[in-house]
Amino acid sequence: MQKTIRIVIIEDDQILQHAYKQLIEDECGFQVVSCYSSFDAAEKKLVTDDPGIILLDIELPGTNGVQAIPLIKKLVPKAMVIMLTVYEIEEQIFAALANGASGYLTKDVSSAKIIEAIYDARAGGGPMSKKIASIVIKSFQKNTDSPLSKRETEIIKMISEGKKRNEIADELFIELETVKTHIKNIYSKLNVNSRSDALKVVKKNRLI
Amino acid sequence: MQKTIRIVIIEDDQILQHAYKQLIEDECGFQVVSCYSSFDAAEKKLVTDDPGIILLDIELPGTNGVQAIPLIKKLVPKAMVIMLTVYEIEEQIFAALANGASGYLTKDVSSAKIIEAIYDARAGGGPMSKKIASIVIKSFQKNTDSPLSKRETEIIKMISEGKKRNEIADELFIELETVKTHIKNIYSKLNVNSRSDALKVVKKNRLI
DNA sequence: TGAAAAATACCCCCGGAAGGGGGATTTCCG
DNA sequence: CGGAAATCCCCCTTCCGGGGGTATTTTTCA
Repeated sequence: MQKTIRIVIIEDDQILQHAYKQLIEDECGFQVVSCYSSFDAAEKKLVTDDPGIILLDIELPGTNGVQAIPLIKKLVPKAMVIMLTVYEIEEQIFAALANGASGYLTKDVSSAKIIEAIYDARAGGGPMSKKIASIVIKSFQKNTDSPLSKRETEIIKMISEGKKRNEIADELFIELETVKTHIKNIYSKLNVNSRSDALKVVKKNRLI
Repeated sequence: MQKTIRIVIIEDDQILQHAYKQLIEDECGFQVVSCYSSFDAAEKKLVTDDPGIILLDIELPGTNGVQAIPLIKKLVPKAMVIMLTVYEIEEQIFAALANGASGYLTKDVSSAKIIEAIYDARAGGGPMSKKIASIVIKSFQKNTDSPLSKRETEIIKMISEGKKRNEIADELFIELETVKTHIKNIYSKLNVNSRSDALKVVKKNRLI
């Protein structure tokens, strides 16, 4: 026999909140234990609600969804948090995932997808709507036309790891002087004259 | 009228290759223009094949799938590459995505999912199987029990950006001496005595 | 409320890392 | 063939990085 999945909804739009509740409760094995209009309202009751899944809106009055995630995780560590939002803002997506969200859905998804996402999250998956998935994948893509040579890329990567010139020389089995030359060339190609500025350019343009 | 999607399959398992070809050609609007058993075999013909989508196995004789991606992108830049593999090896996933793969499927997915993934990729989405999505999402999660305080985390993050102690002091509006103290405490908590070692620990444990 | 943790600031010392100026050679590829 | 990449060497100056202390204030939380 399967255990009932306890679900909490935190969503300030009353109409959406009811719509979610309705569609979830139509699914057998799902139980909406509580609905809240803000995290601040949910805070004290979450522990007794003991949810397995939390549907969390990002645009909330008071503590916003992204800030709420770590607080939720403290209160109910085993609950999986699925973000629900109208916006596809990169920083928000990455901040939410970094804070511990298990999934990320845009509000235009179908009812079926929401149900599926809950099952997914329970199974340890990472439910995402398509647009989110494409944004996430794009965040991994490196720039293909870098001004830096292969060796230079290798070296700036090591610099990004905080390595000193002589550490780099040792690891690459080349002379310190060669490393110095490469770094000079990197700085010249990137039009900078310090490690931090070089890393700024390199990260901004996804060169590593 | 919709344009036919030209598809190339690079897969060394003959049985799978034929299976994919079959299921794709059953879908109206899809055309498998060529099948190859290795990238090296495909290389010279890819340009005339002019594919919109490439299904690419990772375990290939000769040039492997991950290495092949950038070469493919040079030959046919607008082609979307979807990886197909039995393994879920983190490094491989991230390397493939960094190299420009548009999607990543494990071979246990259903026929319908493969068809869907092709449509997705065409639409600019990022098709992933569930396990891959969960791995990708986990890669964003930060460690929640860090020994470092908030300020220390802030500072080690700036160190990871290549910033010098006095640059950090300026940005945080605190004295250089305070930054030095924080760094000393960071090193002591992480049991290291250099920037590079600190960054190694911090990245390994996802503290930033 | 009261102790612990975090954040702030200051002193001393030393080695060598970082960045910039030159110049030079070999290797490889289109 | 010419150019880019990769390698190595010399000079120079500045000031950064790491380690040894101590101390005050603010915040946090039990």
